[in-house]
Amino acid sequence: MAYWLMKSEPEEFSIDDLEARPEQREPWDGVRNYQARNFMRDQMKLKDRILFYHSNCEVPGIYGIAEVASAAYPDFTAFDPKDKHFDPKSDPENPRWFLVDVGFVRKTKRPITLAELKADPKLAAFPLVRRGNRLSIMPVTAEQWKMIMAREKRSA
DNA sequence: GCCAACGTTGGC
DNA sequence: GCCAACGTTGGC
Repeated sequence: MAYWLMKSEPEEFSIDDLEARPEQREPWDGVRNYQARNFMRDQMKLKDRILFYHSNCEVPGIYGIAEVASAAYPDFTAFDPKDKHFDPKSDPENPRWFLVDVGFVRKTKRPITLAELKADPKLAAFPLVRRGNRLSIMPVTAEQWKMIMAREKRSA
């Protein structure tokens, strides 16, 4: 099983929104970055674990755990001219963008903030804390996952 | 194929 | 709201 981190702006879609979905799952649509697409299309497997990260908000950090809930399939929002993520260069015959469904697992007991992740020297190699990082989906090593989960149990 | 201009991300 | 960092676009 592999581990990932996926960013979302909570104003757009938060871990609470995911929990509130009738089937507690949601297509991760709107990704328009090739590297992030490739992770979803080529590498993600059912049941892979996901750190659900809130970006562009008051306290950026990890707020929940999710899992990969489907195989990759074309991002249908790219085909809809009325959609915010419409891309005329993608069509059903030859889709450019792909996504997976993401399923709710649980909320973390507390937010594991970007600030504390940055302050942990053991996580210096974690792409999230590296300067200028803008990837919205990134791989997490088993070791990093363990360290982050251990952090959750401590007090902030 | 280079690279300047432009748009977006996302922390602060 | 600012702005640094970075990906993408398009002219040449």
